[in-house]
Amino acid sequence: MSKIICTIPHEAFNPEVIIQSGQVFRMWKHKETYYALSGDKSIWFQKIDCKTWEFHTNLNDWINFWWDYFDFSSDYSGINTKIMNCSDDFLKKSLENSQGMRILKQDLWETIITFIISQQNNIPKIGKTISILCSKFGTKHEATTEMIEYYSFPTAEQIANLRLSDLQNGTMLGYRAEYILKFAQAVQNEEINLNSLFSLNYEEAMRKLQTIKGIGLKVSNCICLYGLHLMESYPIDTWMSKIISQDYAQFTQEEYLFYINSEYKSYQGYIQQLQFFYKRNFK
DNA sequence: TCCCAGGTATTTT
DNA sequence: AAAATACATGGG
Repeated sequence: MSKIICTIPHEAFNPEVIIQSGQVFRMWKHKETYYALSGDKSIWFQKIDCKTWEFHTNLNDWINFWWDYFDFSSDYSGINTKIMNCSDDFLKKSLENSQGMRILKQDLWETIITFIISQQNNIPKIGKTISILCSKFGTKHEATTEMIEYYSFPTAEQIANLRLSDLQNGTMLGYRAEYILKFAQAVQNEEINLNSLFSLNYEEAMRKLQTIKGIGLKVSNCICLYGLHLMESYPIDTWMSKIISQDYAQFTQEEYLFYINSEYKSYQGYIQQLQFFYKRNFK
């Protein structure tokens, strides 16, 4: 366990916004402390003053995982300036209300399972379902003086060796249990190599992910964005559809996508996150 | 009781 | 090829 002190401009990192943005389901705030879990890793952190944060985690994990998880190598100020100077009022308002948004790079396996669960589901129930999965099938990490008790996300092996009924009963997974079991078995049998996905570009990754049963256009976009950090992903769910029809009524969906893809090339995923957060929390 | 949810697979036109 | 429908489950 190490304490890592970081200087971060207040407008560049706001975990409360990130937590409420629908991209992550294992980050939360309790009193003045934030916690995040991803795969089998854990971290807690606090804001010390307006630009100072203290992160508490294993130093090796910090260097090899959490730094990228928080996308701290990226500077969002350039794209933010572009948005503030654009003539798209909905997008500007989105940014004004989501200062400190970042696109996380989460554990890939966990991201895939998480967004298979997300289909035809609501956000509170997605979080509950994941929490149940972790406590039923994950590995328990006892509380220490430095970290609270937590459960790791169940590995592919931990899920692949379950009966379908065990995975379905009392988990709220519903019909998605079958997708998850099949996928876990494919990973365990090495029919699918998750690490190989990191070498693919957006189109290749989308194609590959959609060969998995239970993963279609929207879920594969979420996996590309939150697990592979392919920022040109632009997941369109019910909320984003609402935005396009209500707040960009002058465009057809095709025209709208052309506008986003040309004007905000390689930042589409970030744009989507700002819009999604604003629509869900303010409008 | 019916309706919906960060959709997808399958069946039917 | 496009359009309807089934799918589990809990919450409003």
